[in-house]
Amino acid sequence: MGRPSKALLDLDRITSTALELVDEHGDFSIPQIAKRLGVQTASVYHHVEGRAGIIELLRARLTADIDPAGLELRPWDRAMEAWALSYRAAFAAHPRAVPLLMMAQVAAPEALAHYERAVELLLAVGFPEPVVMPLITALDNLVLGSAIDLAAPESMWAPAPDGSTPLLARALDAVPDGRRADAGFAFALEGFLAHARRTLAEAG
Amino acid sequence: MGRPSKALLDLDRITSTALELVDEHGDFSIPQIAKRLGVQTASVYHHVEGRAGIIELLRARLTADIDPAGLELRPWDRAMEAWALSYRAAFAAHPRAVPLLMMAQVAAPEALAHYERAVELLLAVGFPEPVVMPLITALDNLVLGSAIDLAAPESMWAPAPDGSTPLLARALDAVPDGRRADAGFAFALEGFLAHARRTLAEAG
DNA sequence: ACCTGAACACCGTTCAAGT
DNA sequence: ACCTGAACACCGTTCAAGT
Repeated sequence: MGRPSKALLDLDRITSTALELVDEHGDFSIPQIAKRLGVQTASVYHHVEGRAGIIELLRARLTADIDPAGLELRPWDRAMEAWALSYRAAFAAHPRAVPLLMMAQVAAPEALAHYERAVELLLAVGFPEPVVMPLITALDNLVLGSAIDLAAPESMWAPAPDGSTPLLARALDAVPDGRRADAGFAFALEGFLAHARRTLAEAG
Repeated sequence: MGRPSKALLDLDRITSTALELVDEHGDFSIPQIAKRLGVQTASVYHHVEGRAGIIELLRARLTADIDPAGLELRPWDRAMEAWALSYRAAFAAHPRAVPLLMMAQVAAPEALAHYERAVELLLAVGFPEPVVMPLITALDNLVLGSAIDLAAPESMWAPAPDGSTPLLARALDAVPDGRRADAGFAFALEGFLAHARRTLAEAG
């Protein structure tokens, strides 16, 4: 066949197909992508830096939905809260992609820009420099930990069927189905923000 | 050859070899395990439920190091803190195994027993039932998020080499090398515990 | 530049055949 | 019960050959 007059593939369609496969099956493969796009496996390699490259495309696609306006809100704690919520929501839209992104090393300058902005905000508000990275790291951990939780099957938290965990079973029943993950994140986020406010007050 | 008079393989050696490979390369394969143990790939399947089974063995090996005595400490917040620290330390010993465990569904009754104990503790101390799972979820997210951070290369946090993130670069320099992850976890944990204490006081 | 077809090394898993 | 050898379907990746 040789080169077609109009390209059969492009990054956008490759990314979308990969994301479809991940949403459906929790994983993707390059042959599967090629098959869905009616093309040979090798063709995909003309557009993308292998499997790792496709994972970076998925990361870019997901993180594009993080709202940069969140970090511009005032006061600073509202900004941090909005950022964390938007960050988490972006992952929540495609929970099964999360483990894939975790496995691979980050190579996205866009992500670093977010962090630079966050550092600037916290310094401007008066946080001592040595506190800034631990604080951002803590928030990041919280969001990522919660994202993993979204990806995990709810049944991971199912009480043992043999009835050996009765209290866990009751505690799970006490929180509306599907709300546990959100409520857990909300609790952790509130705790984080309150602690950050306290830290700033003591430093200021 | 047929069956040897003494078994060449056992679960312990399979688990240890898998863990070695993960520590060295961030992943394992069954052929690699077989090769290190001087045995055919197919032999491994006589001992283990495939790759997923080996991942569960890794999970059991790591979580065996979580100290159950932590949850027996008093007061309750010291118990939760000790549990979280021990839980995280178990993962920190083999950070590259963390993403592997995240990918797979948990099938370990031992883990559930920990959670049952935690629920019991929080209820006994007076937390309202609907708060218990969000609280435990929050702590779990925190530990897992931090564990992922340990697995990630420190270079993930390296500032852009083009100097586009000067504040991030300075903030990173302000925290001792290799201490960022620990300090972030400590911050989040303190925030969580303080918020939990406040929640209990308001409920009680 | 972009697609095909064929190739390579690797993987997970199964199974009949041996002791 | 436990190991071997061979097989199967799948994977990621490369490359010469075509237009």
